[in-house]
Amino acid sequence: MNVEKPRTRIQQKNRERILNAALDVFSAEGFRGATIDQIAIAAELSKPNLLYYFPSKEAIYTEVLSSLLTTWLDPLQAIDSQGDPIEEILGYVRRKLELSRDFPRESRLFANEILRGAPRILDQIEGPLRRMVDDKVALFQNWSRDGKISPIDPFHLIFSIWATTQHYADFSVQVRGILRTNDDAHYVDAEDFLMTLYRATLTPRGN
Amino acid sequence: MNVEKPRTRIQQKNRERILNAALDVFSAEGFRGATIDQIAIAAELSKPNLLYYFPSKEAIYTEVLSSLLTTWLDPLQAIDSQGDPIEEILGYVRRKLELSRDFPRESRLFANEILRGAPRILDQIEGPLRRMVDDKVALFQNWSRDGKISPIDPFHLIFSIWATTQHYADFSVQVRGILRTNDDAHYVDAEDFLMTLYRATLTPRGN
DNA sequence: GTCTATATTAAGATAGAC
DNA sequence: GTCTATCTTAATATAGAC
Repeated sequence: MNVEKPRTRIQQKNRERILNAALDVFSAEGFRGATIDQIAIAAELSKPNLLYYFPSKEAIYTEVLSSLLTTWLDPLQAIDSQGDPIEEILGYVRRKLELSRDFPRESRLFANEILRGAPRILDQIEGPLRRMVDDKVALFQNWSRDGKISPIDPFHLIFSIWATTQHYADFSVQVRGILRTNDDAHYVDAEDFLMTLYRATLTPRGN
Repeated sequence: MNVEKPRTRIQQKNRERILNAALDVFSAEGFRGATIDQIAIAAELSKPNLLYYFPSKEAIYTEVLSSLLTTWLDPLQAIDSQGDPIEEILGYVRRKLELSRDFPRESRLFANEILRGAPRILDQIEGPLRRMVDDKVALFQNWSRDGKISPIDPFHLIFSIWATTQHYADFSVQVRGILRTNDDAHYVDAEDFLMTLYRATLTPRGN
């Protein structure tokens, strides 16, 4: 898999322009809201020229979406069963928050797809994603059993990490509206808060 | 405000049917994805008949959206400055989670609107919502200062509560796919988890 | 108030010249 | 590979009879 067909330099460049433009438009408007016209304008190509590279709007969308999925799952995979439990989980939170800050378009595209019922990626969710979550859940349960982290529900821990980190990208308009900000400075406070939140929860009490 | 125009019983009934059908369709498809046809079918009315009650698709959407906003903000307002700080905040989390379970369509409609940049409710966010958040932030800061809750960032605390609770409605497909469930039984575990999470974080240490 | 029929526009996609 | 022109469909909205 992932075998790239040989392409001329101009083909490569145009495909990249299109996919980048498509990410802009799809993440801002959703699949139905986006138009080929908008994408073509953003990619600085004519509409028929764009359709020379991709057979349909759907094809562009699927390509953007699938190219995004691996990046999206990588951080979870990176949790190391040999590392310090609390630092591993906090590191995961930190990486997810960085993704939220540096790739907000990807986050919103993904959010939009899930919100619509995940018609194109339900297989990925019930396949690879679920397997990886199950794997980490088992790890967290071992850590709990050994008293390395407190005994919390590992599924809901993961859901809460996804929710709290992606919130800053997906609900960006609301966050910025309330904080009266246009830049990314608040991500520093967000990180501090989330580190405190999860450290307080994961650190075993008593003993 | 909220002055209802006098209407016949049949008008009342049909308006309600339309608004309920519209909530179904808009929350599942988004504004652009939804069609008047779908709404008309769901409301069991003909398309022209539906347009006899509302002048346009946009008008239906705005009505649904604005009727939702008050309900959405009420729980925050309900936090009582005279109550026990930790129990007040945990109660807020619980009420938000109940909203997520009992009104997932409303949550998804709201999420969709924010995701699109909140074109129709930015005023509400930067007006009433921001004022109420500022108010509760001040309250949380007082509670922190008096040692009633630990010294965390109150803005990010509120964001995290919104994120973790609404996640179960907005990302429902993903949550259910991973938990292999079709019902709402997991909300019990979610509540347990969130109570533990926020109690651990809010309870002042040391002293 | 409700219907059938239809006008109008927007958007996805294709034909065919260059 | 890129363009202009155009086909086709779907969707919003309206006209006008009943």
